[in-house]
Amino acid sequence: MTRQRIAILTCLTKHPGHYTAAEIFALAKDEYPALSRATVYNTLPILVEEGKLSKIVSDDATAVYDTTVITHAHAVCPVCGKWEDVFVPEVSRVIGETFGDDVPYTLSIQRICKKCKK
Amino acid sequence: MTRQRIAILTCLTKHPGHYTAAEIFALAKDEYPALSRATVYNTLPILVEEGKLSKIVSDDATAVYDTTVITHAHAVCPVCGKWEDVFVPEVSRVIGETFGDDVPYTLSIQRICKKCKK
DNA sequence: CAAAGTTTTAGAATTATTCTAAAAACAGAT
DNA sequence: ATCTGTTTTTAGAATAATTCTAAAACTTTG
Repeated sequence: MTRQRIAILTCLTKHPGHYTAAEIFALAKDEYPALSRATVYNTLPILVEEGKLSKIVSDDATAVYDTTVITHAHAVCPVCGKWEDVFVPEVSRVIGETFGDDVPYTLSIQRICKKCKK
Repeated sequence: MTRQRIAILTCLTKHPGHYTAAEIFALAKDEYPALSRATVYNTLPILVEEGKLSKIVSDDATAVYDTTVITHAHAVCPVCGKWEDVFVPEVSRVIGETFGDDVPYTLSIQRICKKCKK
């Protein structure tokens, strides 16, 4: 465990949510200003491997990291791009029954968020 | 309708499947050798808009175009990256009931393909 | 605290995609 | 078929996200 990795984990614990690598770099720099971009890119896949983050990919093909690691679905706003976690046991159940339990899947629905609806 | 667009559509009709922009460029060049890369990148979103292709995004964040346009799920092989179409009415039904009919969604499961299983 | 291994770093390199502005092709009216 | 205005294509430059590189800085172990 290095200072850099601790900085990345700390800032994500402080601000749970959905972030691109660039956003995590910006957040973590507040914790550890000398941090290099390459370290963020090196570290993120390691944290995913360790089960401390999950990686999701948006419809416009940018990678986003999610501090919620248990399997769940997402609602993505087609207007502002905001991600929201969505938990629908019924969907998990059907996917489990159809493909086998513990088969990893990603599900995202497109839904305009509250803010953009106004 | 230009010769270039016809070339792109023709090669995709001849070889239905799942392709990156680079792969479509290579295929379409056989139909129309003077084709430019930029034309492929211009044309693909238009074909998606027209409902002639659908766009999906892999877990490693590369865009892939699918000649099957009706809403369906995908099985992606984590070993070789191959895409397969998967139709599971039960899943569509639950998603429809939960989020409303006609809400667009993308669902992909990770499953090792037949070839890689051996 | 010294050796061995791992991680970090800045910057260069790579890759996929978008942008640019000029040339070519197209469609509709003559 | 020809003119005219609009759309599309093109090559190459520009951009953005990510990966690579090899040296320096850490960590860990003995």
